[in-house]
Amino acid sequence: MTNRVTIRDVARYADVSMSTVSQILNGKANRFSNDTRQKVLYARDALGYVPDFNARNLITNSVKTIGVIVPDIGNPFFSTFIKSIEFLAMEQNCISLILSSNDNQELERKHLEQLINRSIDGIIIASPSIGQTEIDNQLKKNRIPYLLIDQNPIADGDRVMTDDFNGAELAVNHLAQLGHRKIAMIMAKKPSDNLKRRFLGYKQALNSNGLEFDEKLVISTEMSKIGGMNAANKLIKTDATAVLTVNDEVAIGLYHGLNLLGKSVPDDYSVVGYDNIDLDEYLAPPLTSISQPIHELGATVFKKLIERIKNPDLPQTEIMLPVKLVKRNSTKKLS
Amino acid sequence: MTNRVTIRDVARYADVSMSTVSQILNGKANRFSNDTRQKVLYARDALGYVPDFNARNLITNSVKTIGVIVPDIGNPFFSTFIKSIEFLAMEQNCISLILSSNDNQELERKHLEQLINRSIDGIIIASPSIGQTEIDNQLKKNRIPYLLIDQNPIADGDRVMTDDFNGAELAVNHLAQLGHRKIAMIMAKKPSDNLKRRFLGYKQALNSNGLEFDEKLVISTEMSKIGGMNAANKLIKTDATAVLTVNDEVAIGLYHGLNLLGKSVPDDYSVVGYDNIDLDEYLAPPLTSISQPIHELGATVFKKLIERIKNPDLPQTEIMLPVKLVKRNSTKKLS
DNA sequence: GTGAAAGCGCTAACAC
DNA sequence: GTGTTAGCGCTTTCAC
Repeated sequence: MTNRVTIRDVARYADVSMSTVSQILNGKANRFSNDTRQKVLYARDALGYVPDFNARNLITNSVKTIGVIVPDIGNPFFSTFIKSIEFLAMEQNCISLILSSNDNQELERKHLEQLINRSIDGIIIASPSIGQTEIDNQLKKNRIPYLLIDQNPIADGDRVMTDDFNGAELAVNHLAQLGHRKIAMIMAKKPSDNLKRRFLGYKQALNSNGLEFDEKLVISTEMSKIGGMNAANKLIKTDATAVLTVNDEVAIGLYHGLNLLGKSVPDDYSVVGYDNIDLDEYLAPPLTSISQPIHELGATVFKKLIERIKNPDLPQTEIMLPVKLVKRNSTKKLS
Repeated sequence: MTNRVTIRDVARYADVSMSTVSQILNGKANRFSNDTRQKVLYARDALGYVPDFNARNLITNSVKTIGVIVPDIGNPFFSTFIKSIEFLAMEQNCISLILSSNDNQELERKHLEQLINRSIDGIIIASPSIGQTEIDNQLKKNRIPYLLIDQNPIADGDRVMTDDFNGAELAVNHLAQLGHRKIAMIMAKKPSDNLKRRFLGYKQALNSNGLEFDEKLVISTEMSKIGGMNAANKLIKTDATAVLTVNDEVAIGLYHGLNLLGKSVPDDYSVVGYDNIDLDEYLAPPLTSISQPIHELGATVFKKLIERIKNPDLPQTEIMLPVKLVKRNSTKKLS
């Protein structure tokens, strides 16, 4: 590493004091004579001076760093979420560190630790595998503000959620209106809190549509394309004619699995997904899905976290965002 | 913000000097008596002390920060790439700032600027829209090490690439072996350097297979699902029986477009994609594609950048990684 | 208008 | 074994 250009170099070059340089370069230029200003600016450019971030922030502590832990950056839902956060962070002159835990709890603990070592100012946890223990041991102990989405049923801390209960209801209502009476749900094997809410909504909607809940129509599987594919085998052994999947990724796997078994969507099975990812439109057939207000989610989460960082004593909040049904061609009237 | 616990607080609490605390907490604990060690550790825990990152790094400058600019974090190719980089960065005790430019040049310039303001130690540019001007004005001027992948034909700087030329050749050879003689290529409207190499490989392979290059079989479109969908309309107006798409995302759009037009893959058209993303296996039919060694790419890129940061005077390097064809069911013998 | 001096929180060299 | 001292590069009073 060649020795960096420091403010001292600029000062010497412009033949002024360090504090003059600092002030001119930090919005207090109007105090100075035009002449000095020119000299300093010129020196800065000639030397290619860039202030040292650590030194500056040590004093001002003006640039906040926030961490974002998601289960999988490869999931379109989360990559979109991250884009929102990143955009806002940039705007607010704030660094966002994105970490993808890949559903690896070990890695996640390490991530958390590293973030704390970097004295992070706040953290957004969108990953369900961080539990109360980690939060107590790592975050609360170090008094690091945090915010949960899609989380295990942890009571402490701010939360921003989308209305999973209603999402599932909307899906089931839609299928019931199409005449389906045997509606299956493909659930996650280890559901996080938000997924459990989807399940509850599913049950509730069956009930309100006068349909009976049938345990055999609930298929548990991994939250992945492979999981969805495997679920197809189980689905065809039931008398279901329609199915709600826990998310779109699982639906993609399910499509493939049904295909392999010679079954057709929507002729043999009506399918509703959850997340309304980009890709839905391009599937064959385009997938009907539940849409979460993902940009609004990002914006709300970010805003709330910043509030919490600024004022740690605020009362806890819990925000619920609405969802909606996006109809495409994966569902069909039962004939 | 409540006042932070500093090393001074810990020292006072443990009734030792600041430097004792610092040393014990920084791997030099064995110099000290067991007693002191205990006191310090206890004080740290009691007070919940976390060292200030800026202050520490101001001195040691041990934690490097690297930026990664990708065109679109939502593209599975890049999200996988990022996962590799992130993993390595974590291991090396290095912060990685991920930025997605969303093909927005304005945003990209802003990103670059912000990264420089944060005195980044090095930057990985995986986005083709950063041009020579930005590199000269922003990076070179500030002597920031950088590394290019998938880049415009910028001669300066280290580069790590995959063998795009050969990738396209493999695809065309495969199609030619299946008896296709009219092989189209769906190209990007504004191709970056790597995409141009794919195109060259396509032409070369046509030639070596004794096929004639036909301009009408080259369809330019946007690098997106929508772009692929639009390309379908143009494709059916040609006499092509097979097609190589510039990447998998475009292939996904093409599938959908052909579907809409009542055409079938592979019966009407054999399709080969490029990137071998996760999803390929789940498409109907599963997509044959060219696989880039993406984790190796990430690892090589990261390693090279670190080398460059440590030693700015190293000669420039250019590394080419091999690719391979992954056969699935989107191609078929021409009958 | 400008500069001197103090100090942000920490580490590292060197005493003792 | 432990503490003293001297900064890292910067900003910010406050005096002139």
